[in-house]
Formats: sequence, C-alpha cells, structure tokens
Amino acid sequence: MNIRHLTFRLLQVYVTVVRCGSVSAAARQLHLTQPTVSQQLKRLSEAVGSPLLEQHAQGLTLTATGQALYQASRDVLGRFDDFADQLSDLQHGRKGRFSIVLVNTAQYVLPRLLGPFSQAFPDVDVTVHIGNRRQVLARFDRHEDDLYVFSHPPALAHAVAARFMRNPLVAIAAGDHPLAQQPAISLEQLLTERLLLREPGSATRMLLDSWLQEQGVSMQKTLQMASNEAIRVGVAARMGVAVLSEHVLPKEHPELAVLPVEGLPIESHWQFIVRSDQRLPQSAQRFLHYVHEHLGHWIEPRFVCNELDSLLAAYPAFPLRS
Amino acid sequence: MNIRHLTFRLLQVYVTVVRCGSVSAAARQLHLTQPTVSQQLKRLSEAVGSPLLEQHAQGLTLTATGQALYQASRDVLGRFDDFADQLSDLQHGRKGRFSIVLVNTAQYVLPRLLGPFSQAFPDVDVTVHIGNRRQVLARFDRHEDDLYVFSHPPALAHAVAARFMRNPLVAIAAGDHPLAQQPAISLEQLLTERLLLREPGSATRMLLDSWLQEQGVSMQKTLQMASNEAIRVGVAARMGVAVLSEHVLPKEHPELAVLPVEGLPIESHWQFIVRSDQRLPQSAQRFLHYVHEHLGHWIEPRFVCNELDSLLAAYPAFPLRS
DNA sequence: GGTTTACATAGATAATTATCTATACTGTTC
DNA sequence: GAACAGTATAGATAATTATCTATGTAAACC
Repeated sequence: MNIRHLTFRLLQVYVTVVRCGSVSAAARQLHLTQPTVSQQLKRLSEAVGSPLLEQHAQGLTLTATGQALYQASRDVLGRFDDFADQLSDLQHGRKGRFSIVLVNTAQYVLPRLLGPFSQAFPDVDVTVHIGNRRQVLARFDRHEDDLYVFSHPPALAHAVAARFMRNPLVAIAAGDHPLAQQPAISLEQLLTERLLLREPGSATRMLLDSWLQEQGVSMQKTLQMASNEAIRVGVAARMGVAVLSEHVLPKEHPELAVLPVEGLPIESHWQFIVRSDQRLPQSAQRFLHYVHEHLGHWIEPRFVCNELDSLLAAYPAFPLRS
Repeated sequence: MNIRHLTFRLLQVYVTVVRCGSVSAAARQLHLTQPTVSQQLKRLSEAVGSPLLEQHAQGLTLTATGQALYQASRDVLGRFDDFADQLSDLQHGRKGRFSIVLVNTAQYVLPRLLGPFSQAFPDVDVTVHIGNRRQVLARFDRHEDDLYVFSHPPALAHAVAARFMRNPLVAIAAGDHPLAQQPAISLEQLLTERLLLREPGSATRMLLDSWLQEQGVSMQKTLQMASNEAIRVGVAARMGVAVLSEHVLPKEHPELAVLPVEGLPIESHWQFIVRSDQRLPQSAQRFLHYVHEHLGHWIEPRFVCNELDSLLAAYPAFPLRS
C-alpha cells in the first residue's frame, strides 16, 4: 500500500460511497459528477493495491479489503474530527496555556484578574512567575514567558506595552507615629525618619531613587529589606517609615497611616508587555481581552487605567465573545 | 481547518520533524532537502490554520496546537499501520472469506481438503453450499459463489475449469447378493435387477443416463431416491443395485459389494470452476494453491488427478508460501 | 427489444503538489 | 565581527490531482 498520495479527502469520498451504497448517489451528495467519484475510487483502490468494491445485482458490495478500509477510514476521520474540536477550543483561547511574569508589587493585584479568568476559562493553564524588576527583565531577554507585567516603562526592543492600572507610591508610617498626626509633611521632614527601602533592582526602589534625585535630595538613615511585606510589618513595628505601592497595604490598616507628604503619591502604572517578535498564545490573547472587558468589575475605579486597546488592536481577528 | 488537501505524507513529515526536533535533521532522515520540509510544514500549518512550531533558543518548540496535531497524527498513522497489517493478511489470502458450492457427491471428499486448509489458515472463513448439479448451475448463473465443484464439464460462458480428482462410478449390490459372487457381469445382467437411481438433475444420474444411452440399452426396473446415502443404505437392504460414485462408499463396507460389471467404472472427474468475469478472493486463490500442493498428502493416489496448474496460472503474482 | 439506470473509461484542463537550487535571514559560537 | 548552523523564502519544473464533458457498457425494467 502506498500511503504517500492518500488524502483525507479521498477517504471522505470513499466513506460517502460506502454509506450511500452507490457511486452516483455519493456524487450527488458530494456535489461532484459521477465520473469524478468513480475515478477517485479507482485512485484509492490503486493506492491500497486491492479492489475495494464489487458490483453485484443488488448494488455495490465491499470486498474484505474494502470493509477493513472503511473501518480504518471512519476511525481516522473521526480522530481528525476530534482534533478539529480541540483546535477550535485552542484557536478561540478557550483552552491552552500561557505564562506571565509579575514584578513583586503586582502580585497583590493580578490574582484579582487571574482568579475570575481561570473560573471563566477552566481549561486554560496559567503559569505565574514573580520577581523584582531586574529578574523580570532577565526573563524577558531570554524569551521565557508570554506576558510580562512591569510597573515602569522599560526601554526594550521588540516590546509592546499597554498600561492598565495605576500604582501610586505613598509614604507610610505607624498609625501612632508623630508624623501621622500632621496635616502636611515636607519631604525634608520625612527624610529625617529612618527610611525602610526595597533592594536596588526593584521597581519601587528605582522609582523612589529617581524621584528623590529629581527633588534634589538624598536619603539619610535607611534600612534595606527585600520584601514589601517585611517593610510593611517593619513600619507598623515603628522601625521607620517607607514609600510603598498603595496596593501593598491591606484594605483596613489601623496600625499604619498614609502620610500626606508633599509631592506624593508618586504616580506609576502597571502595564502588560508582550514581545512583538514572539507569537502570543491564543489563550493569552483571550486573557488580555478578558482583562480589557472586566477590569472595571474587579478593580476599584480610582486604580483603573484601561489603555489596552492599542495592544489588542494587534489581534484583530480574535473573536471577542467566547 | 481544511482537511481536503491533507495527505498522510504530510503527517509523516510532520511527525518526523517533531521526533527529530529539527527541520534539517528530519530532511536528512527523509532524504529530502531542508527547504522542502520547511515548505511542507508551512502547507500543513496553513491547512490547520494555526502555527504549529516555534523557534526558540533550544531548537523547535510545539505550540499547543502543534502538540494536539502531533498526537492526532500519531494516532492516525498508527491506525493506518494496523490497516496495512490487515491488508497484508488479506492480500496474501491468510485472512478473508470465500464461498464454495459442491455437487452432492463431492461432499464426501472436499472436507478432506477443507479441513487441513482451515487448520492452516484459521482466519479464512469458508462457506460451503451443497446441491445437485442443477442447483449448483443455478448458483453459478446468479454469481452467488466464488468457487464451484462439478463432476462433469459444463459448457458455460465465463467459466474456467480444472480437474483435480477422479470420480469413478461403480455398480454396487448388497454383500450377499447373488451377483456379488460372479467374477464378471454383463450390463444386461445388471439391468435385470432393480436400479436405485438419483433424481434427474444430479450428475450421477446424468452420467449414468448418457452412458447407458451410448451402450444402446435402457433401464427397466428403477426406483428413484434423491440422496446418495439413501441409495447406499437401500442397496445394503437389498432393495436393488445402484451405480454410484466410489467415494460414497465407506472405507470398509462388508455389507456392500462392488460389482465387476463390464464397461464400469464410468470415469468422471471433479473439477474446480471459477468465473472469469468475477474476482476470485485472495483467500480462495490461496485455497486452490493449497489444494494443488497438498492433494497428494490427503487423497489416495489412485484418485489424484491434479490439473490445477492451468487454473493457477491465471494468478501468477500470488505468493506461493505463506 | 428499446429505455433507463448505474458504473467505467477517455480526454482535457486548471490547480495543486513535490521537489529542487539558490539565496536570505537569524541567532550561536568562536 | 566572521563563520556557522538552522530556517525561511523565492523561483522553477515535472508530476499529480481534481474536476469536467462526452461516450461506452452492462444489467435491469418495461
């Protein structure tokens, strides 16, 4: 048997002929002429190397080979129908996988988007990595993920970005800290306190550094901790004050106070970054669309900054509704 | 997905590429050039409607679609490998079915050939029909079977015949019948006895009729019975004498005697008939070859008359050994 | 015995496929 | 940054396929 020139189409025609029990009937059903079907059968028979059909008084009869081929054809076509179903799910992003990397601060927020998405699309597997800004950039360079979330625009080649949420940095102190009582605080006043800092390489630190530099001042007493959580707890324990993403604070935080420092909060934004030189899986596209549509439902309005349109415009063929 | 222009070859190439993890390696293995394989992949990808592969630092990676296609391809190709195995059995006649029709007398002999054949080829299903000459001819006219066994050459269109066994007709009487004692018996003497006859339409009757006509004599006392068995028992019970195929007699037959009538035995032969206007199933071809080779092992030499060569010459491509 | 029905064959043509060579692009690796 | 390895693209060509119309053939039906 020569498998090389065997097409699925040929098997479809064959199955139709067997089901119809007649060449002419099959031709009508397939919108072909009868000689065309006859010839296809001939080719198929040659490919297989044995006769498949015999003509008897009561119509066509299958040879043993013909029966075996009929079963094989049905199995094979059925298997490809299944594949087509899978494909449809995959192509609509209802199924699949993608990976996303977050800078540390974003980990307080993204679960509020990923959670509903996973419920809506249970067959999409999402892998989430978390690191500080430097680590996320390294992963970007190595093409390790599909979606990246930064809190400050990086200048990267092959990157397309779109902001979606505000990420204000505020100054905090213990709830009963003397500064917490004041109606307004100058930057200099703040810097007399010990400042609890994230490590260099983190976005929060970078933003703070560059903001202070703009203001022409420099830090005095500092203490460095590589975790937003640790800093928050440290501030509550009166180790000092800090400038942190507002999202790091719990909803209710009696033991912490946001300080009305002049010039604060520092405005920054989280944004999705995709690599333009790498295919974005359908499921990740589906996620971006989902975020675009539902952001307002899951996030407090004052944080929403939905600028995803420009990014999504790159995937125009994507079916908007599942 | 457009299934129409999907070939098995394309899937083979794809599977090879995935297994090799590289287009070039697959090309070498398939004895093709690298651009050829690249282009096949492109076509496949277009047929499916989604990217299948991605190029990363560590070689090619499958997309989710690519993985699904890989599995589907393996399943499908595996299914066709199974089919090819079946096909091989069918094409070598190791498996399949055929039907054969025997005239009555042959039913005493053909089981001795069909039995060993069925043991040697357990996956071949044989259907045996039995009738008298007229009934067998009617089946032949209606194309009802694959193989026909007659005991007298019919003049048929689209028939090819080959003799394989002698079928002598002998006169018998009860073991203690007066004629049984005589060293030689004339035809006239025989005809004074009551003759137990098969029905018109049977070959035995036809042969006897025409032989008697040649001899210029006619029957006097007769009794007609539509079964060789009934006649044999009737002769033993002294109802009369008969002319029957020698094969109808049991190996040991003390209650019956073969009479040395002049001019007897009437020589006739069994022969296989195949229709030249109808495909002979491989399994039936295999059976004829089997008979040709083993006839001498299963049948007493004096009955063997192996003239199947001419018939088998029509199937030259048939592999002689299983 | 003519008519119908169903299948096969022949011949033609446009589209598609299989395959090549030559060349361009893109990361790795010295 | 030059060389290299692996892919992709372009252009060419022979083979194959898909499909038609027209015609032949054989059995079945009045």
